Amino acid sequence: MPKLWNETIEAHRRAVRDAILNTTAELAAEHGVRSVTMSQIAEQAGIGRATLYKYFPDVEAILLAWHDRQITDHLGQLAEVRDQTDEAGERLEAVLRAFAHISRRSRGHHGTELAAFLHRDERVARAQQQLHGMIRDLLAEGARTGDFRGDVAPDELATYCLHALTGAAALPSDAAAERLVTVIMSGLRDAEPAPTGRRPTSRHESHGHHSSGDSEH
Amino acid sequence: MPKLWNETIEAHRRAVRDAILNTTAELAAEHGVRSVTMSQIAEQAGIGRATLYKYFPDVEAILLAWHDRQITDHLGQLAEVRDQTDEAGERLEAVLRAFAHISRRSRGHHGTELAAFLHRDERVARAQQQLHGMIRDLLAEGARTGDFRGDVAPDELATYCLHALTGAAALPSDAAAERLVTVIMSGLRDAEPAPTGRRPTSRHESHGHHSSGDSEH
DNA sequence: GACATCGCAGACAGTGTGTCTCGTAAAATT
DNA sequence: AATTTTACGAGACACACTGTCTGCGATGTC
Repeated sequence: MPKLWNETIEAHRRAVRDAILNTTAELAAEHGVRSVTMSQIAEQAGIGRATLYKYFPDVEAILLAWHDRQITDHLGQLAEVRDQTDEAGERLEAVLRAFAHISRRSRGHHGTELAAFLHRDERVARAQQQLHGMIRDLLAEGARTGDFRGDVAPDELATYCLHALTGAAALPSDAAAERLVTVIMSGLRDAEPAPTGRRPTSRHESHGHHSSGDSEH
Repeated sequence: MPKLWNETIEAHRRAVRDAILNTTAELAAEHGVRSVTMSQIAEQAGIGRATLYKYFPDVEAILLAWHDRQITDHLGQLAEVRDQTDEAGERLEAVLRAFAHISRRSRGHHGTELAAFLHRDERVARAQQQLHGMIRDLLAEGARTGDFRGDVAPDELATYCLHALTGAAALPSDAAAERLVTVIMSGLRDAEPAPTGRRPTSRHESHGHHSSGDSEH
């Protein structure tokens, strides 16, 4: 409920905007994304329908804006966690752990699921790529120092991490999320027991880094 | 376009039903799940709008039916792959690899994403649990023989596998998908280099199996 | 050939959409 | 304190989609 006439005008608009986003997310989580209507949102948020159209052109835009807000918040939290240590391995593990718990907390609010639903939008794709980039850079640094495997490109490993971490939403406890991070980290380390070896003998067809554009289809 | 009056009547109904599912999936992938309407589907499928209502009550039901068909097909393929070997480790790897390629092929059709969007429906949840069960059983057997880690419950490891594998849809090539399976398998094996050890000394707080319901929040 | 089904087209009320106007109340400006 | 700017809510409007029903023709089954 946006209190009528907040102190300053800009603060008021921001409060209304946030209220719209929150109520929309609630309605989407409750009755399904497809059934959310502008009329519902306006009524539930306690504002006029015409007023709602002065904030957002349609439901899709509101869902996008909600997602943007989520991603921005999460990125900030993760960056903060990352900058609390220096070593690449520790940094990555801390970030993965934080993301696992974020995934867990935002379950039920259709956190990642809504993102998947909106995935055809390029803005959402770019938002996810920011996360991807953060993880990838940590992985690349860890690969140079030998902490992580070098037979798979950091790009692909980052994809692996992010998708595997979304599974945290389905886990029953925080302790299970911790175990998930452990398992994921196991996949990231060198398969060969060569703690100091820079380039372990790859066991398969792969050699060096693969970034993209090999045998397709 | 379902040819008017197929040979037998039941075959015709099935053909029409499939055509409806296909065109709905196309429309959803093209213009977004929210914008798909019964009118569009009927027109695109080349059938009357009233006729469409004799097959499905609303768009949601069509999307659910489409998802059911996908899951059924995939489960069949995976079971077939699984039954071509005997040893647990090989079985799991074969299944994971097959699922990775399925994920890759069904990208762009909003394969997994649509499933996530529909996730609040219990039928979808149960469908995913069938997959989950198949993986979990293979993991449990592999854990008994010492092929896989025993410090994390097969249930949680199965969650890890399934979510990590959905990342295959974002990978650029089949070869990358193969590498992804390799990485995932690394996470599944024992962390300690104890190839014959049945119960390796777990390095953390965990001991034995965790299935669910430990320290929450 | 008689009957049951299926399909399409059209009509119908109900509801959400997107846009507009108008009157009002609060904020910012002077 | 008076004035202007800004935002709000209510109502009206044409348009589109929905869900249901009717009538008529075509096809498969008995």
